[in-house]
Amino acid sequence: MAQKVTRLMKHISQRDIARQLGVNVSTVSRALRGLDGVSPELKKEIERMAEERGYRPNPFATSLRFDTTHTIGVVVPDVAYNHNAHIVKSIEAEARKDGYMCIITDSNDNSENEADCLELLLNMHVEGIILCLSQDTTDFAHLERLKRAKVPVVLFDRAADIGLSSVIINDAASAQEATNCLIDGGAKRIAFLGGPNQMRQTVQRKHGYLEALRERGIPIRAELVKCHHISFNSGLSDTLELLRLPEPPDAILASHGLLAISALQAVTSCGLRIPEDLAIVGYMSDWVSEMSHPRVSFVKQNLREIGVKAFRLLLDQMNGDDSVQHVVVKARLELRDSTRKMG
Amino acid sequence: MAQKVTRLMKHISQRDIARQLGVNVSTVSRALRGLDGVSPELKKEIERMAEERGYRPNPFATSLRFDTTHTIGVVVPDVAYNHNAHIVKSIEAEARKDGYMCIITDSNDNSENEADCLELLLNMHVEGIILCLSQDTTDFAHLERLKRAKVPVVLFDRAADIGLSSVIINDAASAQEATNCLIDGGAKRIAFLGGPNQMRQTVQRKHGYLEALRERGIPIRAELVKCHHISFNSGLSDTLELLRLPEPPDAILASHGLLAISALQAVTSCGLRIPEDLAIVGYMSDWVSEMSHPRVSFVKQNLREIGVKAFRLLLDQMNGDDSVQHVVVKARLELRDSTRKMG
DNA sequence: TTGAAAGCGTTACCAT
DNA sequence: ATGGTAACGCTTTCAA
Repeated sequence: MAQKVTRLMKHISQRDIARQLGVNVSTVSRALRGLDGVSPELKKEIERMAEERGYRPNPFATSLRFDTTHTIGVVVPDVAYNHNAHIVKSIEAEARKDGYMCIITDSNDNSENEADCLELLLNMHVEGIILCLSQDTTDFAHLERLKRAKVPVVLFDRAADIGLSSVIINDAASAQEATNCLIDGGAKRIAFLGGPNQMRQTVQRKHGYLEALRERGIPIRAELVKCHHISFNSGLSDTLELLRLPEPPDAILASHGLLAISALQAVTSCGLRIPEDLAIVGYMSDWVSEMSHPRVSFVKQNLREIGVKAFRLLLDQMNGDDSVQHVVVKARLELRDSTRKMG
Repeated sequence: MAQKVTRLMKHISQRDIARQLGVNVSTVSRALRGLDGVSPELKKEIERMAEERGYRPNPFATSLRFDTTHTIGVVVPDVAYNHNAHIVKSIEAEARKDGYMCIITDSNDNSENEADCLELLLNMHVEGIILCLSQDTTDFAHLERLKRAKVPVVLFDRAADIGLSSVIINDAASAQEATNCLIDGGAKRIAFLGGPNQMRQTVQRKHGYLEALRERGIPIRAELVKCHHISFNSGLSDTLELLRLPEPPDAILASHGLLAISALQAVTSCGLRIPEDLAIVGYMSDWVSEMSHPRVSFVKQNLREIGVKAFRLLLDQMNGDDSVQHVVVKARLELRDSTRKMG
């Protein structure tokens, strides 16, 4: 069998050019980088030949030489989830401006995979890592290791108190604002859908929710708080359970897009009118809210800015800044059709 | 100013281990790869030290040695678009199984950026490239260059007749099936929303649409065919124009998810009932259809399979197979609530 | 202006 | 069983 007969066109090197022109590699190297010490004519000739033979500097040789890779790693729970896709896109664009390539990896929102992704990225000798924790991460050993190895790391969206820089939104305040809005709309029994309780993000958002209830003198009902796995099915069953309560909620705050969408569907399937019978506010992206019916009032996050800030923070660290910084990108409530007006 | 004072922990090399143990590098190399020619005790010691000091083989050294990078490049019009995000995710998962990393780049659906992306990837010495053409690509010079340089390439979704392997869906047949469904529902004036006419994908889908009309003896009306830029706004204005016609359409086939969503919105905003006054079928992903209201009947594409097949095809080429192959992943109509029933 | 050589981390080959 | 060394592509330093 013909195996690897048709070898791909071999990459051409400076040495090849040098040989063919009967000069030294170092001369070629200088010429190609526009350093002086090369006669104009020779320079022209070298450049012409490089162009002609399609010479491209081998980035691996330079990486080896300088122990630098111009590469960063990104770990997200699910690249196909709209929210993450936008952040990844913005990280990439920002990184490109500074000559960095991104290796995107997907943890499938699972802690073990997350550790694998990090392993992979370290093996690639990436210069830094931007990561969004998976929802079931409770053991941070893999991140502690990064910290010890002084690998620059920036967390986004889902942070944790482990001394790593982060970019998050104002979780508590935005949840409080959202809850207040529901109260203003006349809601008396507001349910909260969240992720696992180990997630700081969930805790923060729930905190904002509880604060609003407390301030406005609305009794807190444990049975209205559902913090489980973040998934469509989980949101669906949690919401159905809520609706089956003797005293069902008249509003829902969903702290994740998936939960908001599944709640919307569950409520609709029960024949309840939104927002008349039940109001909803969710954390989701503009686009998804726009698509939903009725359009869900949502906490609007500046995804582009989250990505940009995360990369900037990482870049600082890669340049030797070892301070731990926490950036908060303010998110604000956007009213659509799933909430009742004041009064 | 303290600049790069805190250097990142230097990567440790085989040589470091060798020095510290007073042995030769080649011995360390053998030990670490489990080759024989190393005494069990020494091997243990070397492994222990490697573990302890966090040794990781430098992939750039091996790349340099073997002129291989274990890296492929992917170019998509928009990573944040649900459809693409899923394909990218599946390419990545498949590539990972074979030890390949992916460099994802985003052309912003623009031909010039597309060329830049390719340039970038070639500079990285990727071993192969999977690409979805941007909608305005009419000049294929950048792809011809790849072909000449014998860089393995696989196109997906949007292909072109330029002798490159591809993975696409059965565009014409699926459009014909969709159109037939609309006709079965009683539609007499079916509009077609497509991308630019240079796109083979648009041409194919339009062909299927026209074939259905012809076969069923429905007159073809030029004013009902709108093939412009693919974007939300363009879909919106095209649809509004259609609705303002003296004889507006009673059905729309949208050949792209964005166009389908914008059409849905335009139609709804005009107070028309779907599907009673106007039926819609669109090319979109399950998830988006599920979210839409009413849920849009759609052409269901197996995104995972598209990604997997694309990578498999690329792998073949990277292994020396230089045959040009065209894979068709069958898509089928899924009925939801935006179409009328038979009769 | 140009050339020669060392070095980055790894592996393969030959020698001991 | 172990050591020595050349080679991969590139840059840098020193010498001519």
